[in-house]
Amino acid sequence: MSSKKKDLGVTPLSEDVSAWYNEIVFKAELADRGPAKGTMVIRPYGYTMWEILQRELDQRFKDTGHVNAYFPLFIPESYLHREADHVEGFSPELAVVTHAGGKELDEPLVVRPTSETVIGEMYSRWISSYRDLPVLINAWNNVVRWELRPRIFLRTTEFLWQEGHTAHANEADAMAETLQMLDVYAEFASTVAAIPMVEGEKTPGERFAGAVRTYTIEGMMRDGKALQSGTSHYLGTNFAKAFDITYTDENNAVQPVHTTSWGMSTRMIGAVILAHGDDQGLVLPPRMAPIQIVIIPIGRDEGGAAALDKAEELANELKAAGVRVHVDSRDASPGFKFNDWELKGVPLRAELGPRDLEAGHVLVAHRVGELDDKGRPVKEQIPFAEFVERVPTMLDAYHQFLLDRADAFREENTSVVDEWGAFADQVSTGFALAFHCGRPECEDDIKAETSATPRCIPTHGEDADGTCIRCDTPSAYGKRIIFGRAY
RNA sequence: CGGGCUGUGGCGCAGUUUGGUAGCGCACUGCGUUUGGGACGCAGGGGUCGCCGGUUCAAAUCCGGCCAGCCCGACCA
Repeated sequence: MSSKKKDLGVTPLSEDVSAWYNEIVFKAELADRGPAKGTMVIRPYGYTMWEILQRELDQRFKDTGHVNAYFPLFIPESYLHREADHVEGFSPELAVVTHAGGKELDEPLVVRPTSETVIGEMYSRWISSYRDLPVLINAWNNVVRWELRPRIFLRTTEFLWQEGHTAHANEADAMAETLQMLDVYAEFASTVAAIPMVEGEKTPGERFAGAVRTYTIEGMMRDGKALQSGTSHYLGTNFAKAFDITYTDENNAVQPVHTTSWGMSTRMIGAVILAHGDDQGLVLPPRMAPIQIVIIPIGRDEGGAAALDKAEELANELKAAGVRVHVDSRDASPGFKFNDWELKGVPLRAELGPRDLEAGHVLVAHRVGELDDKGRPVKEQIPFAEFVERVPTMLDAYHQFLLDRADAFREENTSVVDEWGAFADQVSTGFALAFHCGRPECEDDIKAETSATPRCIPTHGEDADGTCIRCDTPSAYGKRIIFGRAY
């Protein structure tokens, strides 16, 4: 049994998170490795999650007044050099095209690692008056950053994302935009992905190359590590000055615009995998699940055929009610299918066999929930007449359950610490709330000793004063900041 | 890019020490029996042993180089 289970299953998450993550990505058919180093193929099951994320986020962008556009993949190399910090930050990971059309190019083209520079160039052409502001544009695209240590979804050489780029008349408007979009990300993560996020500002050492202030949402994964899941930057007038993006104000004075940029990527899929998964495989939050409920008809011959008919009838009604449902009519045993869909993280499973047909109900089990004395999910009998109406309610309740569970997990693994020894222990399993002096060298020292980094200065943290957890000099932030190991 | 480990049918592995005509489990194909927690029987198909070169009568096995993957660091959405 155990050896059989081992052959068929995956390395338990509780045993080895890295091995579990790699196996689950392949076995659940989310993605595969591409032939070139660091590239990934997103398979239909994984891509459907991306499509759902896109739809949900895009709606939120539109609701907050943004419009979509597309900017080019290739950027003249010189553009990157116009903003000093920006090049410095990105040049180590640029892919550069030097030859094309059978000859060497006059000027190399970089494959965009992000689009601040091309967009800056275009905004300088489009903006001339305060009447043109704000400009609120988002782009869905792919970017390339030459990563030394790729991991599917978490860090790939090419990844999909959206990058919002806005231009405003003054700092206050741009800052309001920056913080608004951070809230959009946090709300999305909680409402759709069932992941509670800590919102906060990055310390100077962790700031985006070229930004004045960088904000982040940080989620806690099942192993207590942090994952930066979305970022929003106030770029000040740095790019306005580098690309001459200016406007004439009401008093006929020429002013630089204040810009922002904000992004969420396919890494968010990795966050969903790592925030909810368990030893049996994926656990998908219902609002991101490609399949929200799978119906498994049981039995063969007449009984089986009748079960299949009824399953399809119920599935059609669920579809009409807006539920993503799948009927598994494969020629495989029920037990195999149960395990298969559990591996794939489908939130609800309905079983429907001759006995249920007779009794007029289906048996519904939750992917994560109460277990019976055999350690199997409790199955609830739901009469046919109530089924279609109850599924959406059950999905909502299950969403809430996963969110609460993730929230409780984060609470349990977050502690206030004021002593160095306790700090080192705490960051090995979760988040530490501690005072810090704010010096980048001290951050480096902490990282060298514990592999933990400052994740953020939490927006909702309480005001407090103290001395640095590492070097005892006064705290720089007026509150405790969050440290943790990160993906 | 540094340090460690690993490359053998789709997946997981044995075989490498001591060179001698490539094997197991799962998956796959066909037929039959099965179907309420990873079914069974019979019959099949599939591998230039990561790549290149060397030693040898003979290389998965020994030697050199390269490539890829994983883990730990540095970089990062």
